[in-house]
Amino acid sequence: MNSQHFSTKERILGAAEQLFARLGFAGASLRQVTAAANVNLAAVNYHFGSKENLINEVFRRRLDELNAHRLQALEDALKRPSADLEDLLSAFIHPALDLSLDRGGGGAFVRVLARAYAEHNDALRKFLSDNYGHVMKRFHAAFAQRLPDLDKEELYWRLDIVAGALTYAMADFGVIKRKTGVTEQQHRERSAEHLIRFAAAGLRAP
Amino acid sequence: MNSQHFSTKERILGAAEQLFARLGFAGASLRQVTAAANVNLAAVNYHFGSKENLINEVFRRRLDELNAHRLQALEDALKRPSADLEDLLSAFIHPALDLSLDRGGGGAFVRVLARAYAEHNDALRKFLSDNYGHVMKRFHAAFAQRLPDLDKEELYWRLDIVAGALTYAMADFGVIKRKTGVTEQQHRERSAEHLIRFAAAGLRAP
DNA sequence: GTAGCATTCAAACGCTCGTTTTACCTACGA
DNA sequence: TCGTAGGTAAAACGAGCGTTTGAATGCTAC
Repeated sequence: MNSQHFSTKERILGAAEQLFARLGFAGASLRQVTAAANVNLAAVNYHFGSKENLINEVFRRRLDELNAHRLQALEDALKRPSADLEDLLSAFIHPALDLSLDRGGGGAFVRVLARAYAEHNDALRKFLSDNYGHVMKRFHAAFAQRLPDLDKEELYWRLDIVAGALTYAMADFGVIKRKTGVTEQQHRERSAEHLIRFAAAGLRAP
Repeated sequence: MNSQHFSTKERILGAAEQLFARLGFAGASLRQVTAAANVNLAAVNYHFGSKENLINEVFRRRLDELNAHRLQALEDALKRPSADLEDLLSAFIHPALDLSLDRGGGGAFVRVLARAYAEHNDALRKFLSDNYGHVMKRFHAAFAQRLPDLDKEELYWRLDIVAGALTYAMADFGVIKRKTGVTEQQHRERSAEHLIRFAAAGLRAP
């Protein structure tokens, strides 16, 4: 028996996340999803109404958690008066890192998220903006305070670059392969360290 | 009549590029492609054999040109003994920028390329690696010479981050919207300038 | 025990998919 | 002028798609 102790809805969400990451939203069929989840084909439309809505629910489940973790990490960082750029970047990056290492498919979700960016779908963008917008604003304010010489627009550009590099790195788009003897976790942590160092220097650029 | 002065093959490639960018490889059907190209449905299988091979040809057409331009720009930069990090980054980034501004659909291609990364498809990756590998090696060597204190692996990580940020920026994934009164070309040029400044500082990070 | 509800199930709906087939057109060399 | 090869055309192929249906099942409250 395969994960029979999870509810039908949860098993569908998990299987959908895996298959959307691997095959894309259009490429993964509901028959594949329901077979992987070990549920009946009709269960998707019964519980979620449509494939389109299933996609939204796959996002909601993870983004709510990611947003909360990022805001909490930012708050924790800001409590310490010594908090520097690297600490802020860490608050932004490490929750995504943790998610990508999460048992139960978070690793697939970061790839789904990268696909969502690639989709360029307006409805999906609005959904992401609604869920992410206020978080980005909070981070922007914190960065702005620590980079007083940077004008507002310049900072927007640079944070956008950071978000791009992070998306790319977390989704494992890059060419760098994990070496044998290095665990997935170690590989991603190193990736995060490099990213933080690089991004901090980039943000401080004259 | 719609672009009837181009050959059937060229019209198919152009229409496929646009639709793959907008809808993805799985999401765009051959019926949509052939309708947009104003050719018969069977023409794709006649001229390209299969949808899979059509996808490869869409890449080949642009990548051959992009690779040549990047190598030429690198060679030009290396001729000048004063060439610095920014010049190397420019040699890497500006050919992609030019492509994205190319009349006749290059702007769609950079989004197709970003989708290819998101696809995580092994066959496609090998295809891209075969076509890109030697170019990346040349750039790596040039960067290594100008960053003698950086060890080889560290440089790989950082160039991977640059490639990610570039892919993300060129495909217009970001949240920054073009302002009214700023042309598409100006917007992308600014994007490239910010990217170069950011990346140069990131590469020089201690 | 049984009524009532939520869930699961097999089957089918109409539709679109990539691909193939077969006939037709058109130009050019013999 | 005819034969032939390269290209285009409409139509059909079987398979798979998202979704819907209606019956069968399990569970809870009376």
